[in-house]
Amino acid sequence: MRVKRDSVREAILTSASLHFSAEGYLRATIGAIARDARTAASNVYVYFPSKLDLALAVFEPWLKKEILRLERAVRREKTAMAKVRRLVDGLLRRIPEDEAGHTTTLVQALSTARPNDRYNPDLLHWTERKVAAMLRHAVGETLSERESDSLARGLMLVFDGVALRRNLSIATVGSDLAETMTRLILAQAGDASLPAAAE
Amino acid sequence: MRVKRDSVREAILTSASLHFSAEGYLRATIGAIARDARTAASNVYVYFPSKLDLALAVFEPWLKKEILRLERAVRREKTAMAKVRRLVDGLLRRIPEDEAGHTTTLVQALSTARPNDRYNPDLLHWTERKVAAMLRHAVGETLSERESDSLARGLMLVFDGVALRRNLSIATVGSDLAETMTRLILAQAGDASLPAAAE
DNA sequence: TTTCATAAGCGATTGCCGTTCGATATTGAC
DNA sequence: GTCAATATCGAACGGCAATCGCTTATGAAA
Repeated sequence: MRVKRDSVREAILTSASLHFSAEGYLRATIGAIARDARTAASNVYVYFPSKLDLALAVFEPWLKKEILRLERAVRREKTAMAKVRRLVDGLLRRIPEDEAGHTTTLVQALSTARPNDRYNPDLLHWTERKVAAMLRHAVGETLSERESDSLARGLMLVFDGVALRRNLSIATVGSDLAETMTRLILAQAGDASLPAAAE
Repeated sequence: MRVKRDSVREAILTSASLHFSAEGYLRATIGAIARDARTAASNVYVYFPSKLDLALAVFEPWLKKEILRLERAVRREKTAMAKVRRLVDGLLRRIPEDEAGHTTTLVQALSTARPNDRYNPDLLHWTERKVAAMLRHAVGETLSERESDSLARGLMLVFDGVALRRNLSIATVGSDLAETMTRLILAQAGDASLPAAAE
């Protein structure tokens, strides 16, 4: 019997990634994605059950790569404050503002999803755990496990908010926001070495 | 000459509000909204230039009413902690979780908006100013104007994140989140009377 | 009261796009 | 070499926002 060729699947993913990051989930069309993958629109559905599944197949590896890259960057910083600042800056400014990234894809895809699409939150939880671990690595023992989990969940919610705003071309004044969040986290961690904020 | 009748406009807004809150922006159709408003789909466009404009015309008065109601509730609380807790609880749990509310409308409508739709951020800024004022009212002088503005912006981003999650039927564990945020804000305000979090 | 320009109202149509269908061509297994 | 499974593809479907042209109601001017 005939068999699915990986090369076709790869071509579709590559084309989809380009279209989604350039045009967003909604304006990108299956027709255009298929054309650039040198196949027919209907054939895309042999490899992916729906446009939403295709988008998630593009988004997931992208986000994981970005988070792992961020993890390495945080580890390279020396002080607790520098680590936290790098974490927040990556999560709330660098990753969402990446022109070739997929935060817009995510927001558009998920907000058009219907309840029966049953988006599974594994990726979200994986990311939250990673962020919580980075927080603990950064500030050490002064942060309880439960506190770091709460902070990580809060940070991910802010990330979602930033992503949504970005979709509206509403600037979030990224570096200022990152600075505020860094101070909040360090204050929560009870870090007394925090310099007085230069207001 | 013939004149637009306010009653028709009102009927369309009422019908749209019901459909949007029950089905969300995307699944609600102009046809169904028009039918329940006893008019033709094409006639809706005499009163509102697009589906997005209609949604914003529904959303804006709803949000303003909710924020003003929240402001009164915060004012009624006695202590700084109670005020902050009430503010955060309203913003991150009660308003987004309101079944008859429009947070889902907002997220879906805005994430499908295109750049040329030029969403104007007046409503967002009005809300941020209100939240900042509530924060200053709650904790008093210990919070500089710039700090309260930053915190308000952060809170609104979390609100957007919560709204996005709600659209995915991902529970945000609202009360737990609200408690975390309350502690963060009070810690930032340098409130030493904050009881040790029961971890 | 009559006339008339204007705009509300509406059924039909358009255009777009995700998805499905039916037919055909290709490939791996026996 | 034969056959069955299935990748591939053009055509068609269905849903929906938005537009078009025509009809009709209405307020103002005469």
